[in-house]
Amino acid sequence: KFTCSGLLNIFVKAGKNCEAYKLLREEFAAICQPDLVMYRTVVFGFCNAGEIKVACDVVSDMKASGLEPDIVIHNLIIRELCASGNLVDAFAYFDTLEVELTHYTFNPLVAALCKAERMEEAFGFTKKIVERGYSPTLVTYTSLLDGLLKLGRLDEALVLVDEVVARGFVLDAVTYTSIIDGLCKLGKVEEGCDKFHEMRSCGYEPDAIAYNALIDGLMKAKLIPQAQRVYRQMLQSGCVVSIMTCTSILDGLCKAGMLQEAYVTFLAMEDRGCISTAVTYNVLMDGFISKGKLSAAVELFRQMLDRGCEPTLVSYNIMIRGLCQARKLAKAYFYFEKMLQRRLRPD
RNA sequence: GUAUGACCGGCACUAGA
Repeated sequence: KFTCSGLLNIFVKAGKNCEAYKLLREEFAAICQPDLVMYRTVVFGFCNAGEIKVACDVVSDMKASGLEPDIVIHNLIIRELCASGNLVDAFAYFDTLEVELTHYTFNPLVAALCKAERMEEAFGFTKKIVERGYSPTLVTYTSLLDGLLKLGRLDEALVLVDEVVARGFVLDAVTYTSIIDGLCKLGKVEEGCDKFHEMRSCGYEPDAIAYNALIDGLMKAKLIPQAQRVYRQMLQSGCVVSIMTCTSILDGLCKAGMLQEAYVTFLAMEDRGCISTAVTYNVLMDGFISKGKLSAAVELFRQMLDRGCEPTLVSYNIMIRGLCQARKLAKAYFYFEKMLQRRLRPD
């Protein structure tokens, strides 16, 4: 059993889900009884690969062979249904469960409702969970809090934080980061900074995500020297500067009209081995286009393709807008067709 | 070994008004 599940693990970790599944069905059935651990491994693989349909097939398969999926397997399926935006199926699946739930069962559902901006349903569902005798966790509350903040419902968010604390929870680094990000995005960067300091005084060393949230906020508020100071702290603290941090900084520079600085920073960033994503290119292309430098944007678009970086829907939106504004309709139409060829749906 | 592990929440880009 240990050998078999270990082997499956290796296959799954290597991204060879189908091979793992085949092994489980065709070989292991004869050698050892396929057990929950083995099915869990395979379902985990398919879910992580976004192959929710296959994952569900595996679950039906194990049921057919007389093995009941356990709650971890249900949790994996629900998580993946939520992640793929399939809330209807996620709740339908949830409704079929007749076993004891864990917080991994309901938290992804709450989070998905919040992400879909369906806050009233998120609160309603949480209430139902409580009525069934389960207790929300800090994760549940952080999802709700984050949803409220992203909708600009700051007052309700602050009330919720008080409630959470009153219930005896100690805010953790993720909750703090959500609050910092929310405040910054609502234009309350000052208060975001305060929360950042509060977080530290509570003994949490900010991680890369917390730093990014604050730096992004400062850059959007065009508080560039402050952003630089925080960035230096980030480096000192040994955080890994991700492409997201770089992109936030580039975007801030572009939107502050500092195109030249942005481009120099971009080059320095690439020199350091930072790999640009489509968002990075989008930020620069939009910056150039907003300054009327269409040809530079076209050049960046080309460079993005050359580097094997797939343009996204936003990339095309940016280029099409730029070309239309420059009255280059034929070229705009050319990009539009390329976009369709990539099976991107115009929004 | 009423242990342990696996599954949950936070960060970057585009239009119009």
